[in-house]
Amino acid sequence: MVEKSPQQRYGTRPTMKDVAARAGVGLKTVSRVVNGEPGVTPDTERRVRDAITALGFRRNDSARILRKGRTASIGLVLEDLADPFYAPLNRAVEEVARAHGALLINGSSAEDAERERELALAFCARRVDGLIVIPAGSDHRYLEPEIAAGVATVFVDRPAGLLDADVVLSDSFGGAREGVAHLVAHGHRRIGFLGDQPHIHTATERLRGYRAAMADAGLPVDDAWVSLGTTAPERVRREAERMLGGPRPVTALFAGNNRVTVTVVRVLATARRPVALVGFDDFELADLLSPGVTVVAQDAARLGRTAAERLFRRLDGVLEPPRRVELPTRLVVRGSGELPPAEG
Amino acid sequence: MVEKSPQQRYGTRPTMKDVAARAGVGLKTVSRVVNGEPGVTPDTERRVRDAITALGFRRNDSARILRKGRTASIGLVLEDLADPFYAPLNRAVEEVARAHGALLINGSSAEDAERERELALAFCARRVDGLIVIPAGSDHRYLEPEIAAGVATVFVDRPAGLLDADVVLSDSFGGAREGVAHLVAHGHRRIGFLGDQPHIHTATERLRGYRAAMADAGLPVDDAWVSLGTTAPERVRREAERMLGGPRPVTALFAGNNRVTVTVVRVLATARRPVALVGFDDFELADLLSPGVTVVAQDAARLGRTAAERLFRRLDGVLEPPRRVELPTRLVVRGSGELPPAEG
DNA sequence: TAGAGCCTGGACAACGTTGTCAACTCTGGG
DNA sequence: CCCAGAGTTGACAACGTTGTCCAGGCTCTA
Repeated sequence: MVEKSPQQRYGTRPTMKDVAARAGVGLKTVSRVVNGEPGVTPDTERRVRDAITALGFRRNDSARILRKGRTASIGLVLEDLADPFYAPLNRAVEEVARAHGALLINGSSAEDAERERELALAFCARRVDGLIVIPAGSDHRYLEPEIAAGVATVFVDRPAGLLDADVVLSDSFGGAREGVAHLVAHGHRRIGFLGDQPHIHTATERLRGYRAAMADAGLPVDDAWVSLGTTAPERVRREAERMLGGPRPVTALFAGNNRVTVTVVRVLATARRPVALVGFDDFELADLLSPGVTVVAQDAARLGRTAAERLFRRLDGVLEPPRRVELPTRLVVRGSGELPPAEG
Repeated sequence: MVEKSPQQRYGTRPTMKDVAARAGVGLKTVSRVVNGEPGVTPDTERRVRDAITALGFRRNDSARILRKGRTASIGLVLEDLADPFYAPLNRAVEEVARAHGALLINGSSAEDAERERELALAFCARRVDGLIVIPAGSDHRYLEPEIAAGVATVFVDRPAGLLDADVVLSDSFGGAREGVAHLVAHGHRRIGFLGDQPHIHTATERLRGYRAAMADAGLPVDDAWVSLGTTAPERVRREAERMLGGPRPVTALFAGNNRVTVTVVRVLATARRPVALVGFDDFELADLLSPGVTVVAQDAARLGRTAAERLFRRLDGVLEPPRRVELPTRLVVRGSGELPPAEG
């Protein structure tokens, strides 16, 4: 079906001009057919369509975008495309975008502020209509010119730094507080907290929730029971083993996110005595482990959907001050949080 | 830092022309500064940079792409952004693209041929330099004009339909054969096969591997032991329960992919007697279940990396006939496949 | 001091599309 | 038979960038 005339070099695409020439019509008529605009006789349309098929023409969206100004695409900067927590968020954003006829461009910041910036600005150079960002950095003023220029921007999972913008997050503080309270309710007094790096908003919020729950119960918190840092398995393992050893070992652990929880589960699988565990974030198969892992679940897909919907409402021209939306978490009780503290 | 002159309406971006006017230089000089081209005195450069900052200018990549022809971006069509099997593949492709200075655009086909087509063609309209596709449909001739026009195209995980193109896959046949042989070696004679839909290449390949292993051992295969269809939990559960019941129940199951395996694990968790299981695809925490789930592991990240590298080699101008790369699988023994057949 | 050669800067066209607007054809009524 | 009006069609400019090419000013040498 696709002809290759000698003069049409490999790698050179036919344009509307070529189609017009072949169909014996004007350039604008081709444009009309391609865009389904009215005012073309069926006969002409057929001739144009034949030429399009014969030449293998496809409209060049770059030119179209340049002319029209809108790209019908949005950008999503997240931490890691492969993280099972962000994957559903990503997919949810994609679905909302699709429903609005927009394409999604995304990228992983790898928890690196500079890389987040590069990605976000690259998306802006592509003239995305809107931007959804899961912040890695703590200063987002670099986006000010973009926002001023009309790029709708919504932050998810963590608030923007030094910038007043829409944000959608989970109730990290409340969720952690509830999770830790659950451990307290089952008799635990020495509870460890293993969280993500301290510059990450959710990490400190969850730590705050932990401290609040301990304070609520009138329990002291030993510095040795708290550890923030990377979620690298080696570090988490080392810290967990430290908290579980020594003269005053913890009898329960609260894990600050899904990555940490998984590593802690592995550590506990080889522990001498049962240790209670509650983790932030739900994960697949948590119910099939023995005991099932009690978690503070947040709905990642809903986070993504909410953020994307907010973005498109902005794109539809809704003008209102930036809003902070906080979604509730849900304690899912499965057994690991109900273990009583071993005598120590 | 960003000035808003009255005539600069909200939503209107400054262009190089504006920057040039403000800096009191020519248009091309701005272009030179923005692109780091030589031939600009330090003083002029500084004036231009000041103007850029003051106006909040950002180059419009659509115009740039239109002019240059290359977009420095590639498209990835996969089945589901949120599928834990494809997520690492996605990430691996992203990393390779990043290393080559390219942006990644991706989308979920949701296992729908029409949607796959829409996405792939939308990417082509955006003039991606290359395309990586995990096929959902079985006829990819619609890509012929694009390939002829120079869009490098590599298929992953499943071969293209009716099109001669590069493809990178796992050894589904060999992997399944090895997995089923493992069950046979542990004394199983009645082994069930639960796989994905029959129009999916990997599903039938794995079934073929199952039949080969059974034939190798001289074992008959009862039609009732084989079930292909959607990976929806309800269907898998129903079929698994059917195979486990009746007068001649299976004593072991081979699960055709990660989604199926997970559902089967849930079914077996409530089974009256132990049933052996081997699954295709590794998954997180498989080792922590009891018993640990023996799997035929494939390296999704390596699939993605290999495909992306092949793509960029094509983009670098390597001309050679399309190649089929088959990556080996690895049997990971964890216990669930070693259960002996219960007396029945 | 004049000429050659280099360095810097800018005018202009082109990329492929769409919006504007004017011109053309055809129909039907007066 | 002519004209109004509706329905088609196409010429042209513009979107913002980059490649080409030329002009002007400078330095260096003879």
